Amino acid sequence: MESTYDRLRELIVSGAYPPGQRITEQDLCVRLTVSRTPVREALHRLESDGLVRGERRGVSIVELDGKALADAYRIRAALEALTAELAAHRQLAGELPPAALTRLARLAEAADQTTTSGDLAAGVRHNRAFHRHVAVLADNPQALAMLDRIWDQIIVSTRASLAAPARPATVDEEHQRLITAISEGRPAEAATAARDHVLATLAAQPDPDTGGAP
Amino acid sequence: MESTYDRLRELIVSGAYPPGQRITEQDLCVRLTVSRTPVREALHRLESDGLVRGERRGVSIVELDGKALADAYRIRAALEALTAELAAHRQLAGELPPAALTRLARLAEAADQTTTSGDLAAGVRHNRAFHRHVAVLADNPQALAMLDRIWDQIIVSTRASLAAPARPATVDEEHQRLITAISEGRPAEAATAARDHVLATLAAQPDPDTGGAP
DNA sequence: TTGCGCTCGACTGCATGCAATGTATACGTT
DNA sequence: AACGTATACATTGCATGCAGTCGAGCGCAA
Repeated sequence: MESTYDRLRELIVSGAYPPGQRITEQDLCVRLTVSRTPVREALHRLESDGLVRGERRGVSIVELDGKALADAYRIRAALEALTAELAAHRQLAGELPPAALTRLARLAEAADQTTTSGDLAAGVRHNRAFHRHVAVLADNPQALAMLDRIWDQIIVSTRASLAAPARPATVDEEHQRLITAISEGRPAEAATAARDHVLATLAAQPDPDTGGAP
Repeated sequence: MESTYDRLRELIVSGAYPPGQRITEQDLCVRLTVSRTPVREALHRLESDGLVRGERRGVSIVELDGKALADAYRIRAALEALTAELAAHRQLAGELPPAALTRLARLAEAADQTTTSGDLAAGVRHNRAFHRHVAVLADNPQALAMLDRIWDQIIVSTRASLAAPARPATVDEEHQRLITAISEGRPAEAATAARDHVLATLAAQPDPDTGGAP
């Protein structure tokens, strides 16, 4: 059985409620056909997750502005650099089964193919699956959980401006560089590759506004 | 008014419930003199925070084992490297008021003095305040929030083995190196100093067991 | 005595009802 | 006509009651 929290989270992440949307508990009760108690609980947990924000009246889907989005990407870069480094280190220690690496390559290929073919939603999904698998290889469950949260936040806030990446070839190139660094057990290079890749993605955001004052 | 979630969190972080302790909602109801509804909600949020863990029956305070503790420290190292780098970068851009830096130095001194004088609890508190201020200077609220969560987890799981640091002088030396790197606007050095400092703290843990199998 | 099954109890999850609070609107006053 | 105030409504937070579920302890049989 799926919890109300999971269902609501899925709704938000999948874009059923656009960022900035104001929601009341009552609305969700009829939408999910449950009582207010589990809805209340779910909303508060999602607030801890940074997906919704408590307003004076009700809650609203968080929309990260330019600065907050840049902050999130920098965190993601730091964490993915860590997971990539750990994954490469495990490879160096001979702790990674070969199947895990071939799977990584397959995920990268799937991400590249779908993106190139124009299926943006599937491209994002496969891209995330690729990055997520790196974190799985790192064998650090807490880092994986944190990255999942950050990814959800970013997905919600960038869905509206989801456009065809102007540089699919570059993205795949960066993925390959990361795969190679991990496969050949070079932690430092893996970390750098992951960090640079994420920061490049940030730089490619349509409305950076990475500056300061509003 | 303080929410039940905040009160319960404070109880756990302050060590009122030792790690591994089994708790039922009913117990907390009488302890906090509230109904089960807010208690339930608080427990689930704390589970998201990684402070409690849902058991088959009730919940228990999480106790990170050697591997999980090492994982947490590595995440902390990565995030603190990021915040230190950002803080140094802001200093380079002239965005840091001088008062912020003097405050940083004062916090480091307080941490050093209390630790050296043998007041372990106060030492931990001041030490955390010092590190937290670096994250504040970084001006990345999400990173600050993540670090707060990690710190709470680490505090709960290391309270039992809280012993006098065998190397107070080294700790202060590392703090000074970090302060200098930030004050003089050297992001790369600040990042390295922060990372090394945290990883050194990990290495100083009494029961590392950073290896693999149990 | 030991192993298995059953029944009782405890605990969690959800729905509903009530009280408190803040907001928006409408009315009266200046 | 504009502003201040009061009232009514919407909405949140909490307490309580009920049903379902899982575990523990006890009894019975081999």
